[in-house]
Amino acid sequence: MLPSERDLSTYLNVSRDTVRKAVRLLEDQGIVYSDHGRGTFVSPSLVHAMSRFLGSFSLDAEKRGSKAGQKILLIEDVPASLAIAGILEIEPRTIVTRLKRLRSMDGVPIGIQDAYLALPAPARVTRQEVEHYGSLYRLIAEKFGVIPAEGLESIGATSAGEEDAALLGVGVGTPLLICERITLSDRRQRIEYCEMRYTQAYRYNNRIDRQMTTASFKI
Amino acid sequence: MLPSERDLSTYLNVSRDTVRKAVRLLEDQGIVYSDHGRGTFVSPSLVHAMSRFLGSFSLDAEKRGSKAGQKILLIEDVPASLAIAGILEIEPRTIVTRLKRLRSMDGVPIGIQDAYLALPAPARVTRQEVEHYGSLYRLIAEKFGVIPAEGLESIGATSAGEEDAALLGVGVGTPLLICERITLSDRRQRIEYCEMRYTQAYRYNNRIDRQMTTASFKI
DNA sequence: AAGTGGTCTAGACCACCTT
DNA sequence: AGGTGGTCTAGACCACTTC
Repeated sequence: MLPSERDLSTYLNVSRDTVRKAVRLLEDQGIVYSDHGRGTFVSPSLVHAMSRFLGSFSLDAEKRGSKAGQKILLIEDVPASLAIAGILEIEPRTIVTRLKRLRSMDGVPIGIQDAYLALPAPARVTRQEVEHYGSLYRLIAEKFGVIPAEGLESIGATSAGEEDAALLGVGVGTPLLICERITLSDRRQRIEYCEMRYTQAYRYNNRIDRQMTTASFKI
Repeated sequence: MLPSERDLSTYLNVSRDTVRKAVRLLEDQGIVYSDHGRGTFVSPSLVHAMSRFLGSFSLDAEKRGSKAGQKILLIEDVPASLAIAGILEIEPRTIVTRLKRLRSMDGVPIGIQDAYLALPAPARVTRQEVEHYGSLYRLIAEKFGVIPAEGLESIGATSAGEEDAALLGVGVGTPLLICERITLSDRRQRIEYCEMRYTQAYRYNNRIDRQMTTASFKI
């Protein structure tokens, strides 16, 4: 159990409300939880381990204790198709950057990421930059100040086509985890559409909470 | 754009801090977002639509505009195996309820849910109750006061075995989405382990945010 | 300069839990 | 009864954005 909010506020010479805000941040990350009338306690470690946030493949790998790798299969500026333009809410034929990568963990091929980037012109990423930064999100954050803020994902199962199978070293028709993601920047611009296909060796870990508002007290 | 926090606080005769807390609740649900110095705005509707919370299959179906169905394949009280006992953090051979269901949307078989329930003794659920309530979570909340609060999920791809294939009406070896979940109650007890396998017709929609603490300003 | 959200304060009272 | 978290207040100042 943590010291009470009143105690912490005394020790730290801040107001109780400030302590509460800090505790809420820890709670959001699954590090602690508070029980009305009882106190605030450290969460079971599994809860924090399962927390998932919008971050890079590399950061996720690090959290699992693995080393992330990437091989750029393709990087090119292309005019957006109708489908891509619709998803990214841009005019068709606007130039977008397509970045297709083979991702690995500890040297084992684990998935294919096929991304379409719609950065505010004239921002462009190059092969050298992507290779240098390792993380696409870190690159566009540091170079262009575009901060990925939210990801909208659709997750399901699919089967490996010929190209996927060859790249991932599995048989054609093997089950894959497919995740499509639209990434929003902190300015709520749609900056990326990414389609990812992972082998059965890869798992998404996810923590979901109950919706807390009274209006949604439906189960 | 919403009225400013100061305006709302005047109109509603509450303090600005109270308004802010309400806005944070809406923001958590992806209904609005706030930009420092600019204002608070209604989110793109896709953001709210992709919000995912711990809820029942039936509620999720409702959100998609579909009707959820269930067929109970098996319900029985069994002593927990070592594996199940380990996951649920109970003594091996403690009696748990196994509940295996075929779930459908709009009459189409969509997935198999295989759950192991460890409710505080002597709580037990029966076939009649599960059929009557439709939702397992609602049943245990209303009947026993056990509130599902958090779900820890591991999501990946797998292939259909013979039994799955027959129940779901797909071929053996067809890709399925597999989701394992440990459900924690509001008292942080592990109350359920559930393994779910869904056809390619089913997708998880998920919204993930960026981790906001300064310490994790890594991308 | 004016308006916005972000942070912080010092205090009050309520609701819940444990003893 | 006493301790805990949950909610609310009225005000202050800071940081950011737009005009």
